[in-house]
Amino acid sequence: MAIVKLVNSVKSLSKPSKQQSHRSTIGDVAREAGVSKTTISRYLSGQFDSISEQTRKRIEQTIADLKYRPNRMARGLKRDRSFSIGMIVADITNPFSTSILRGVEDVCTKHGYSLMVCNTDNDPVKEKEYIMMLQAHRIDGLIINSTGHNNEYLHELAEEQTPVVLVDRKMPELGFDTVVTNNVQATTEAMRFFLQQGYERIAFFTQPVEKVSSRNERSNTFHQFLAQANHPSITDVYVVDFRENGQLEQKLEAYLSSSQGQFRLLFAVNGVMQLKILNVLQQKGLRIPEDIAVACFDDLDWAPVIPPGITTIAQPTYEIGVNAMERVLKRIMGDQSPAETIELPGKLIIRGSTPSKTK
Amino acid sequence: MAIVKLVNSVKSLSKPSKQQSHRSTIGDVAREAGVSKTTISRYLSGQFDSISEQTRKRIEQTIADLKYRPNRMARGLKRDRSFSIGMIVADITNPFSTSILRGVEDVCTKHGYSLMVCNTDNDPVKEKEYIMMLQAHRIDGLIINSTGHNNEYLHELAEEQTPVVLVDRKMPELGFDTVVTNNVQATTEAMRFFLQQGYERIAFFTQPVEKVSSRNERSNTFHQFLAQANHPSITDVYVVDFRENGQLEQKLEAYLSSSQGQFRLLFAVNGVMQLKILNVLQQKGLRIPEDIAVACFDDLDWAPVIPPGITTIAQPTYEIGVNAMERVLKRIMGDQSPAETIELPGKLIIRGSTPSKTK
DNA sequence: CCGGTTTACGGAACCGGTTACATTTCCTAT
DNA sequence: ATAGGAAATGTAACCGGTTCCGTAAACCGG
Repeated sequence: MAIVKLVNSVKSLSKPSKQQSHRSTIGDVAREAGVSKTTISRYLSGQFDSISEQTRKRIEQTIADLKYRPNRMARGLKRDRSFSIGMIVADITNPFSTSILRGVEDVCTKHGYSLMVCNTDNDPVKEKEYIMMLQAHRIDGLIINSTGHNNEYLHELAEEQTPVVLVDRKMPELGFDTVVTNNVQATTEAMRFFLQQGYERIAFFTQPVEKVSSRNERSNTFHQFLAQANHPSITDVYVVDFRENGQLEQKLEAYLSSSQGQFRLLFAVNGVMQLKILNVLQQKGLRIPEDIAVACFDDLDWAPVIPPGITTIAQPTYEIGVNAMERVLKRIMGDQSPAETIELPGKLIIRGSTPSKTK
Repeated sequence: MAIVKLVNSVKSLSKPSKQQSHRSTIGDVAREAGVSKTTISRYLSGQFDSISEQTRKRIEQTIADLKYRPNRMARGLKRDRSFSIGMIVADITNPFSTSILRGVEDVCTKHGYSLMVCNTDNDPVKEKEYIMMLQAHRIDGLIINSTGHNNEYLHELAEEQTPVVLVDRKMPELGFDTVVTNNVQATTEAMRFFLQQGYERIAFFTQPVEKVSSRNERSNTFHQFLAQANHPSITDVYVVDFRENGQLEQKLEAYLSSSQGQFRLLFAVNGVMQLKILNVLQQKGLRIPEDIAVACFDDLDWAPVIPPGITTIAQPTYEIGVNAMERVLKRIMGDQSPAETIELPGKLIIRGSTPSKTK
């Protein structure tokens, strides 16, 4: 294993001047209230039954007077818990991520935890650094949407009894709790609907699958479904890497020209893909749904607004966040039961972009 | 001042079982490497010039062997700095916020800081609690998109020498560094363009202004501009509170019916407003731009995709984030210069939704 | 009235780093 | 050979909480 050079990267080691305006400490409060630090500490952790009524009031008043705020670092150091949770997402600007984040955050707050958010841009190197940084902060739990390239470090965290919960992307080999959309169910439901509507040529557009289980499950189900359905059309799966310029245009063109005259539908693996596809279709002057139907995963705010309304599969993102954080809490509380994978159902939302053939 | 009851809210005070798998400490490393803690500490803070070559190598090896991760809480406690920054946003699911967040995050990471993210839903009570929580964590700086109702607590932070930087919303009375879009310039530029295109009746739709300076500046500029331009139309400003059901429909109807036959444009204060407006217009069967033109602040991913392409004002969100965080860093480094307000220009992006009359 | 229990609180060590202030080692010039 | 200074490293206190353990006082039933 490579030697990780562990030198603190805060550049400002020089001398950040913070002219101590003396923040009050537990000692100050104790002195002022005429009791010992122990008693204040007991008050702070809610052990009121061993504090007399009048002492309690005096402490309360003193704390208010001194504007005392207990130092979480000191507390955390002694208790070996930081009261904060780490969250690593692949792309913070993606509404999918933020909606999960919101779920996580709500549960965190309700239980007195803070949240450290890290954005990796799907870069395994950044991811590694973030994992190490969060480890250094002694986070009490980690929720991660992983690139899949840092199993070694995630494992290290787990060995230190820090609960790790995966969201959106499964990694069965690691044995972590996992919360995802039920991609098989959601894809199946959508496909059943599409066939029922009479589509003859359905194409699935996805980013490179890599280690992203959601993409994998969706395109696999798509494949299998069309095979099982004994569907006459080719089971078109197009993989588009946005880092390669013009790839989307090429692949779309390939599909469009080979499907001339058929009743066709473009199924996008997620909202990002859908928007890019719509952009190209528009440039080509193709009308939706007259010339081609579309549908995608992710029910984002623009879906009902883009005419004629885009059919989508709504993912239970907020609930994924809530569930993930609740798993973390259970683990923090000492639950040692075997890791579970929770699959929450996706919901098909039918709009004008996928009319039936008879219509 | 009310007595703030300061009792730790982490419910799990019971006994979270964390069977110490003995994470290694600086002491372990010191013993293993055959030197003192001091030397390790020096290594960790990059003071290599006072460590011999061979000792350094031995330390490096030992750290790798023991998978040692310095505890930031311990370090932070002694140094009275946490190496983390707090960020409070009004709505984390709004792409405007996440784009700023991304800018902040990039700068944080580059300088070895971690980021604690809090989402207030514009609720002053949640905001207050978050400020106190971040204070308890001894954040080294705060970036906030404030509701404007917790000046007392922000001030308290500032008194403790914790730098506070406002984004998006100005609050001049507080004397904090502030980074915003230049709303006057952006609005002026857009209005100039609209009038040039020949619009006869322009309406501005905004959420309640309250203490949100960006909304205030935009609607004020709108007002003044039409007055100065000696524009014949009424200077329509419609305030819509989404918490009141059906208000948007009513106000839109009022505008639409009173502007029949005029060459008209709907100008939305932000992307959220724009989407809701488009939704209603669509339900009414109004075509863009034939029946009505639209434009808005925020150049979100759907703007080029919604036909015929929505004209927008792109806000320099990422740059706001970067600038805000750089201000924080400067202050951390001891810069005591007077607070500045940085106004970054918005950029008008013209698309099909705002054609000229002659066309 | 007394032993035992409960209630209310305090002393001091400890968590894992940092740092002011030695101390030791080693080199160099005289 | 040695004083003197630089280079390399160590000692121990300290940061602000928590917690184990101890104790004084109040209470209580027999």
